[in-house]
Amino acid sequence: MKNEDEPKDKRLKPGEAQKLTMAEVAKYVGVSAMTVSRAFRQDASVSEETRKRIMEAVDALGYVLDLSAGSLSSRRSGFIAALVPSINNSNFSDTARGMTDALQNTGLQLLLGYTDYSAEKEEELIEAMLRRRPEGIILTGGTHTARARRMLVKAGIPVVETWELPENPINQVVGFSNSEAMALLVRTLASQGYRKFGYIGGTTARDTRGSQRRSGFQRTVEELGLGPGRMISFGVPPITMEQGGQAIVSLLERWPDTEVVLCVSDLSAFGAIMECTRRGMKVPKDIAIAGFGDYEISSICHPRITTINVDCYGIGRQAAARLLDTLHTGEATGDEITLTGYKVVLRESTDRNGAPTV
Amino acid sequence: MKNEDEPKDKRLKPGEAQKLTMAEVAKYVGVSAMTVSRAFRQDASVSEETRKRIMEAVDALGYVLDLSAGSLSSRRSGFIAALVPSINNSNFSDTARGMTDALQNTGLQLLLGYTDYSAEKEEELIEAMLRRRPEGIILTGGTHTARARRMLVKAGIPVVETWELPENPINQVVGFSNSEAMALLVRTLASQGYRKFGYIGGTTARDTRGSQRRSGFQRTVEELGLGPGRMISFGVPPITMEQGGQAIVSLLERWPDTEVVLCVSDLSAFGAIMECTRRGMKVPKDIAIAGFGDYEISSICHPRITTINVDCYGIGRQAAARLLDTLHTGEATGDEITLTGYKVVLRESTDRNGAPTV
DNA sequence: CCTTAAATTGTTATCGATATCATCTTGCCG
DNA sequence: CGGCAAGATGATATCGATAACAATTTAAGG
Repeated sequence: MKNEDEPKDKRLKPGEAQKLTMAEVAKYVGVSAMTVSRAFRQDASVSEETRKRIMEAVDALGYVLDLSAGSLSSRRSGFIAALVPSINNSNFSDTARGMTDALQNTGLQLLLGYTDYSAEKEEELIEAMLRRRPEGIILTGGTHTARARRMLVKAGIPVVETWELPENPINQVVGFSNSEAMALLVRTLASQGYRKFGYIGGTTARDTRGSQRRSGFQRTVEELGLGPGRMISFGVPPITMEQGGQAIVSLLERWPDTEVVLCVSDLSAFGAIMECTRRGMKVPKDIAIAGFGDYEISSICHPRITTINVDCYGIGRQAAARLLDTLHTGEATGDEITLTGYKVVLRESTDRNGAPTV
Repeated sequence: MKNEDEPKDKRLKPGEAQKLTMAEVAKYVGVSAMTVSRAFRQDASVSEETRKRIMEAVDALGYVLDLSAGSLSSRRSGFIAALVPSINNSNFSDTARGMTDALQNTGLQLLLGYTDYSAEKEEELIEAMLRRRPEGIILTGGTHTARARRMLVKAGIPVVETWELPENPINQVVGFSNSEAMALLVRTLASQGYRKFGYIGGTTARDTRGSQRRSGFQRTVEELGLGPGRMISFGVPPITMEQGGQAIVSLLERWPDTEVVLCVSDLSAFGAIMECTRRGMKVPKDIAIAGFGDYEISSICHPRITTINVDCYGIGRQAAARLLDTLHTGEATGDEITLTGYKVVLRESTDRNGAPTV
């Protein structure tokens, strides 16, 4: 049945292809396995000629390095774990791109996980990641389960929290104050003459950045003496485009004289604008609407959406850079907070003097 | 400087925390390491009482299983690799969600990689993944570099190609014909009376699904005797919303009497519609526009966009399911093709009798 | 009470690469 | 021409878990 000449490996499962090891490549070339191992790394000292011969053999045999064996021995897994709330959100994908770029040519790979905005799922993912022994871990936000925190601290690897400024950071932080950013947007719009402010966000505190934006809104509206903001909570975060549309309908039913509505994200703002348009209301003439995050859609749609631009890419890039620093200096740098920028982007959706939209 | 009482491990890097191993947990409980290992797995036979004691110790000590050691020994890495073109595309994120769901409770994790629509990047990623010895791999599309194909075949693990029907499949396929789907859309719109068809897509064949859609369009327009389609290529795939807007401008400059424009994806269709709206053209009265993919935005925006709905989630779910089958049956099932569904979704953006849009 | 099967636990070798130290060449210089 | 440093390569132990098999305990049945 099977080729009887092959050396029989007792632990080989039936039907499984014979796996190639470094030792076999070494034998083929006529060197030791150690030399093959060295040839795979740039820095190690192997004569150029030997390296070439080894690489030719690797090619000819189709050998692929086995990192799981290597990382056990070297005690370096060669990857960084990063957890983001959602796979399908251009803000977070920009952050992920920043991380990937920063890890370029460091020999470290990025391993992404998606928490779906849930601290429990985050805990599970943290454990799953730690089981593979990452050399560092980047998290979104500062809210974690107690067990997750314990595991992170115990792991003894650098931890970077991003996108917020946690009160009680685990280690390093790269982010900005979501509540301050939202406050800035409120103040900017108030300075344009808007007085009756509404707010649309999700129903729970699951999305901590969303909660922070909401409290920044509420606080600032009151500080400006504009009374309590008109708040509508709709849907479990992350609130969808469709929910943005439903939310603005109930908001306007309840407070028909609202002048401007801020939304927890551009996506809900877009949904709100489309729903208004569909119902024959003009944005911004009848109602002004702003978002948060400066997603691509906001500069494309009609009317274009006023929003807060966040340095998503920079967050990722700097988070990874801080992590690398810590790894290189032997985590002597200690804890620090890196602030990233944000800015108000005024566009048509809140432009009081703008040409009336179609 | 260091605690001199600690047993000195010669291979421990300075400053690194003392790592906990299974053996230490075992000693703490008073059993062998093997028993601890068994306690971590559901099926293994350990008395309930011992398992409980072990798990308490694990909790107390804060031990986290080391999979990199385990997978070396068991020759099972415990993960499936999946490569998708883009991190930030709801079609692919739905597919990824389908995979994740299908892998629930199988003990297998999904490891995602992003190829950025590039076969070279795909090759790099395939190698990076194979170095960690995945138990299976799921790819998007059927176009790979020669070296990538060699590595995949040689790896001896199940391979599933998705989202297309490659002419020369490596192993298993879960997908649909992009050209047939686009052809269906053309025929549907032609049956509604549209005659002068335009098409907007990217400039290169990098996005193979895009190319297939384009050829399906071209072929069908000619089959229907509607002359050659009016094709505009704009931007490197994946074509953005903004490029969709730019593309429709040049298309209408060149062929002002075009009646309906099909776009390679909903995103470019959305950009095109917004640009038309901004220029004072009514969609669909002045020009009808359709997309592909049925993204969330298409059912929200105004006017809502006619499109092809693809079973993205099902592609992921079935791809993972096929992979699991193959793993369980010992890859005896061999190669097969699983077709997934798609359907035309007619909406306002091509509705000839619809109320004129605002 | 004895026998045998089932359940539980332990022992040892091993997965495949790499750290570490030893060995062997070269080449250079006085 | 000897001595020594730098460069290249090899031998061996090891990373931390698990497979395979051995040993032990418990349960069941007559």
